[in-house]
Amino acid sequence: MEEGSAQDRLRRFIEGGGYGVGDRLPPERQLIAELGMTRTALRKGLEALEREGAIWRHVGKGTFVAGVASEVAAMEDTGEAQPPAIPAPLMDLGRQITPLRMMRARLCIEPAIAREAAANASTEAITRVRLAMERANAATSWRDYEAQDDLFHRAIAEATDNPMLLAVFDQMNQVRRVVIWGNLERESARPAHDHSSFGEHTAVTNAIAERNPAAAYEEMRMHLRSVSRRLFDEE
Amino acid sequence: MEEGSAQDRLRRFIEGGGYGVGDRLPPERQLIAELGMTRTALRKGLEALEREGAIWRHVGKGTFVAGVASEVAAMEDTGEAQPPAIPAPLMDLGRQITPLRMMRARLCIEPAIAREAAANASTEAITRVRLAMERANAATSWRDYEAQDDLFHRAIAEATDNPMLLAVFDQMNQVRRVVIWGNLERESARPAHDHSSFGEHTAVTNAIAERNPAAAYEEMRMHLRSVSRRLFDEE
DNA sequence: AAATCGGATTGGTTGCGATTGATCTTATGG
DNA sequence: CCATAAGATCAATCGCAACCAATCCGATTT
Repeated sequence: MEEGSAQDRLRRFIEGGGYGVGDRLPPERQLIAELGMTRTALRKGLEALEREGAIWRHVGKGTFVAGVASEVAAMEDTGEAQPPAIPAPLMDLGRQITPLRMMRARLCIEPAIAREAAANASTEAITRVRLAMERANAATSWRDYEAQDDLFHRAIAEATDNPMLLAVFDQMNQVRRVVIWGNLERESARPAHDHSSFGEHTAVTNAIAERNPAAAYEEMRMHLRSVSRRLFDEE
Repeated sequence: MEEGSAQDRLRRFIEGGGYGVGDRLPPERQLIAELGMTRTALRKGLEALEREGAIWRHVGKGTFVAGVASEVAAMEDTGEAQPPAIPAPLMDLGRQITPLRMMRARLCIEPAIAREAAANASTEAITRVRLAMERANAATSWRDYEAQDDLFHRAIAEATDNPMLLAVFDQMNQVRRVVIWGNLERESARPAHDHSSFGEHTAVTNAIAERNPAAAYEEMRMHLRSVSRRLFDEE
């Protein structure tokens, strides 16, 4: 029979088998038959190949031949196995930015926007903010809440009466949608958003309505920190 | 046969299928036949597209490609939320924004960025900030100073180690170049920028180098207020 | 003409079984 | 005693199908 280490035989099998980047290899239980080796030996070889970045494996999906290193990282993040191929300009940003960085950016910008809103909001703008808040609080599904929450924050950006700040907010928001939220969230298991957001939204809205910039800043910061806590630590 | 992830194939189908904003896509059960993919895979792609705001779906209605026009209609019909508008062309923004609003926006954002920079700057980043500061201080002509000052502020945005914040800064900076500066303007041969900026730049840089976020915030705010005062005479 | 009802359509959700990599247990041999 | 082989088991994923809920459309009724 053929000779060489398990790793070598595997490598020959892959390179000589016409497998290209992204292709899926036969499952382990089939490979041990084709290569005539034991499963432990096979897996030892696979582990070696995985360490050097030649392949990529995942439970329930299979074993895939990997491409460049960066590609591999991207795959691991998204759980998807494909090249980027996103046309839009901001999309690239979305792939570069980690959820944590996104959150830091929001914590950096949005409280300042809330303060500016409190300083400059017209009474109509305040009404719109309050309306958006009520819609967010009235949301039934998680998806709906997410969307309404977006609109609430945007209403605040509008209330600054400053198109530049609104544009900044929109840019950030658009990138946020593309950010790969990795493992966090999306389990859709209704965190029952315990209405801690409810109170926070009201606090922010009231601070703006009372034209209290410092309070608006602080309440928005609290709200975002609470969101951040829900996303990251806490389990 | 076609390749790529479900999301990519879907995107190609929409963009290459002559679907315009607001158009309705075929129902899922038909799409899986046309695209030859599983419903699970299809829905996975649809979810991704929805999250980045490319489409919009609703039970009993169907799946629609998103856009500004359909947004309003959808909003009126269902009262539900939809992806907010795509960032407006920067040129138009430049015409809408008054110099005063631009300045307020800078005062709103840049101190926060400076604070974030102080908290996150690597030693290399600090070096680059210091270098940019020295170049700005060494500028001889007003034009040169303006350009170097831009780079100084951008170096700070870079020092945040957050691509999102850098993108926000760039966007704002881009608009700033287009803003009509009306009367208050540059030709005024800026009398040797009295070196008040010199001290301010140094103060900001030092605060960042000392990793003192609060000081960085305050110094940057002072600097911008000083710039503002010079522009508008009086605040 | 307006209101109401029922079926058809459509996105959303759930449960089951199969596949597959990961891990544990047991047996074998040196 | 240790390493390996062999098998069982676990956990993640996927495909499939049925079912649910919102919507739409047309017929029927009033």
